Amino acid sequence: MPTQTFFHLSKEKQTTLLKAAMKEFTHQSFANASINQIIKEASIPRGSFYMYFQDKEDLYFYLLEQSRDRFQKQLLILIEEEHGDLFCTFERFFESIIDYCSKKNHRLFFKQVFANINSQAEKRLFPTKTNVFDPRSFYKHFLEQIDVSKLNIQQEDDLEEIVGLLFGMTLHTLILSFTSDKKKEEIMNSYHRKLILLKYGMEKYRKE
Amino acid sequence: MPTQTFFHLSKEKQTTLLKAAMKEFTHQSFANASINQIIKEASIPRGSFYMYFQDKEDLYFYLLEQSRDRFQKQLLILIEEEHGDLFCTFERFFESIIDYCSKKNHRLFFKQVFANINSQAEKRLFPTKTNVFDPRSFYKHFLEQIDVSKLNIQQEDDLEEIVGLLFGMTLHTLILSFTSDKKKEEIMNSYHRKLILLKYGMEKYRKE
DNA sequence: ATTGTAACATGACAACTTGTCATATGTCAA
DNA sequence: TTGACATATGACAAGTTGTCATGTTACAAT
Repeated sequence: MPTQTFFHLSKEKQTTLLKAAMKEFTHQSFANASINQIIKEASIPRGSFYMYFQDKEDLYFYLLEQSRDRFQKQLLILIEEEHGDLFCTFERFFESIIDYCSKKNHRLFFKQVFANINSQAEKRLFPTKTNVFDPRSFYKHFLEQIDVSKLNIQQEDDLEEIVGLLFGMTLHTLILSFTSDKKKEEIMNSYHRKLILLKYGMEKYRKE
Repeated sequence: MPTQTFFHLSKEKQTTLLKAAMKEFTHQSFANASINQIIKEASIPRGSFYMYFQDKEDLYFYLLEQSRDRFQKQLLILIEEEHGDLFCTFERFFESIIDYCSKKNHRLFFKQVFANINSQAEKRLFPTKTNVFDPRSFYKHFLEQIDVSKLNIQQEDDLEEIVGLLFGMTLHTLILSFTSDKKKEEIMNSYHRKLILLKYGMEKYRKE
């Protein structure tokens, strides 16, 4: 997280820095991104940068967490609108992510993000059971909204396994989509089929 | 891939370098690992390193690909032994990965690998449809061994979706396991339950 | 108004990186 | 013996990062 000092800055200065960071992370992978470049673009001295952020990672994760907050809010809205139906919720959730990440000023940034995402960054972008970076305990709240009656739950924490699988599959599909420049239609179709497979099972047994 | 020059080296020199690399990648994340450290440990001059490998990534991926080859061979053996049963195959496959990666001289290395794996590294470790790094076309061969008759296949390439989901879920479980230091028993149990969910579906419908 | 204290700003600096390249040294065939 | 080629090597340029001593504010207390 940024320091208090960063938040004491004028909103203008804050966004200048964040925009410079976005620009760098859009054109370079996280590993290749350079703090030098960011501070040059934002016209702030080197020492100041380290007054605001611990390091490059701190800044990067802060950017990711802003998207995560958005995704979390969206997810809570959708699960309510769908009256707890997990699959409808995820189908709409996925589309809203695709739309958000495909916005003109976001697309290349997220392409970089997804191309290089690791399990650390994943936690900043998607909430999971073991996510310490979730102050408002979104995850717990989300679980409570799920209509469990329709789900194949046999053990205590099968619900968490189910949700974990859905998040994992969702992220994996996102990564594949953004690294291979497919059309939205094609991506949505692939996601839908995966959801069907998860919902009804991979073993042949019944028709939809 | 290493250059021809590397393979012209004596086996002894080769392993000295690879062992030094393993050591460094065991104690540092990929990002923090230093070529300086590796060449110092292996006692080779800086210029020589660049005769053998393009860069740090080239060396790292070469190490990963050696494990991938092992995993691929194992998978082909298992699918044959299980007569094409995808779920039994994956259950045994997962256990064999866990055992291999948990070996005394591997464990910390793989812990680093899984903690920092991204979609690029994933492709070097696990074969997928879009994997260019698979000379012997393992993937195609594997697909042919699968007993499709038991699977819930509705569309042309549902099989690839299924296999993709299984690989994705397997890797995700590995990452979680190795980053949280759980016991093998606990890990296997969690994997088993996920497999059941994938097999029979997440929606309530029938008993096992 | 003056002083003191804490917060913030700044750029020079040390201590690392990495990849290249000119030069040296092998090796083997003609 | 002479090329021609593959390989070895370490000095080097160009970059990176995080720190820190020294300024400069701002603002409360006397």
